[in-house]
Amino acid sequence: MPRVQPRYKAIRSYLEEAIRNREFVADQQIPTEMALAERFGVSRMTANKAIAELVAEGYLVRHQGLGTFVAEVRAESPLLEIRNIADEIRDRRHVHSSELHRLEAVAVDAPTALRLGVREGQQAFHSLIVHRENGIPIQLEERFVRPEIAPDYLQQRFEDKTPSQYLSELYPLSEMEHIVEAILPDTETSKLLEIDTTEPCLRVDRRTWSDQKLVSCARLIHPGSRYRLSSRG
Amino acid sequence: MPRVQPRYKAIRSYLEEAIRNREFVADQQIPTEMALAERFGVSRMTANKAIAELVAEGYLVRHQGLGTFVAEVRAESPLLEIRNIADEIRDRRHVHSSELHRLEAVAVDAPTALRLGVREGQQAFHSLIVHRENGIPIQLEERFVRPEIAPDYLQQRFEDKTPSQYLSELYPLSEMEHIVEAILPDTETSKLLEIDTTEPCLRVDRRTWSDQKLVSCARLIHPGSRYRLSSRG
DNA sequence: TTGTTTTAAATGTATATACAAATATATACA
DNA sequence: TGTATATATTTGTATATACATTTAAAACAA
Repeated sequence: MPRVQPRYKAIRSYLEEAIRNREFVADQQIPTEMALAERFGVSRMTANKAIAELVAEGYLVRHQGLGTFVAEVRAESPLLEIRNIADEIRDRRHVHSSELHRLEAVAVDAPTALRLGVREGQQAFHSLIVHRENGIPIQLEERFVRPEIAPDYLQQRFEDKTPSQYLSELYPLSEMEHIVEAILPDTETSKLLEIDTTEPCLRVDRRTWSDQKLVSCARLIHPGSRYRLSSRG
Repeated sequence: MPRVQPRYKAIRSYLEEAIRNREFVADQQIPTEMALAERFGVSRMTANKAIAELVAEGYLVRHQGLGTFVAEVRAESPLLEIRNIADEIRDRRHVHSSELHRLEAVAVDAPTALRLGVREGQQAFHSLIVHRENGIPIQLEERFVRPEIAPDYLQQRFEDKTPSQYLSELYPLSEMEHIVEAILPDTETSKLLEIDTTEPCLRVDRRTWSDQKLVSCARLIHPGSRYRLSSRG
């Protein structure tokens, strides 16, 4: 009978699973090659192969003499380095502040339902936040989350933790999608961002997944004059 | 005496070099594990390790029973899937056409010099092309190239081959940088793209490198109503 | 000619082994 | 106490080997 799955893949899956489930958290040491080899009844080189793949994909880092550790941030998005607006601002040594304008359960409309993978009219949690850099609005973040994903979403205050941070602590993100367009803001948006309705904006529609599961949809709107996306890779 | 470099790395470097130099071109089979092992006087598993790394990084693909081949497009840019505007349009089963508005040698101004890594006032080749999808302008491509990179640049007609295609045939691209902003077009741009000056546009500044060497700078402007960038990874 | 079977070639997986190199800890010594 | 030194642990590199699996081509049969 042919083996259904190579042995190293079983080990790989076990490690992936454990990282996803936060059994192993960032910077934590995972079992040594020898330990894994013994536990799974394979040779050291087989365990090595499983680990090597995860290292190549950026999930793990290894230090000779020390061990193997869960990677810090998961270098997952060389795509658009929007990551966390709060961190990004702090990296520039500027002050981040935010106002929570809305936080509620809503019945989703048709386009949102499609993006969120639910049926039209179903309930979803909705948040609307303006992020400021040194007091100046630079991002309007509108987000939809499926209730079963984050039941306590509406109880958050999102003051020192952005929705993005909150969700990524619940679900390590494994995939993301970005759609970028240039738009003119509608009246409400221009008011919230304190810009003119003739000022072009970048609109980024971002969806994030954790282990095949859609975590949330966000629409991020940035004034063109105050923001740009960059990537290098 | 300690070995300066692991043996598998020597093999890896050899393969990388050969791919960069177009000794092995896309889809071409590279030497088998056994052949590499013999040539470098190592065991098959050592050759395997070199190949496995390049496969993990997307430079090579392997097919059991067949061999190892240079990867199609180099999955290098999971960042922004702008790739080739002509291919992109054809993938949508639409008609691509383009007009060459300018093709000349110019003395670069200060900001361009900075981006291109030359001194202000030095000569560079400059092209300005409008790309159309089914007759409608969707991209204004302005490009600067250092003369020593592509001495025959000004002799091209860029009819069935875009500058991007032309350059990527000369230099396999190894890295790229994107900066995306939302802008309002100036008068010349709006005229060329046949849009109103109040229509927001995506401006993508893209620089590409081949083996550490800057190949070209391009500024791509898309009407916001007719284009969007997307990425998933 | 057409279809089937065999064979060779190439990668895929797995083991057992060996020694090197880096690191932290324990130990011995001054 | 502080400083070398030895030791154990862990990863890094490398080999030789074995058999499985996939594919294409060659040989064969109808």
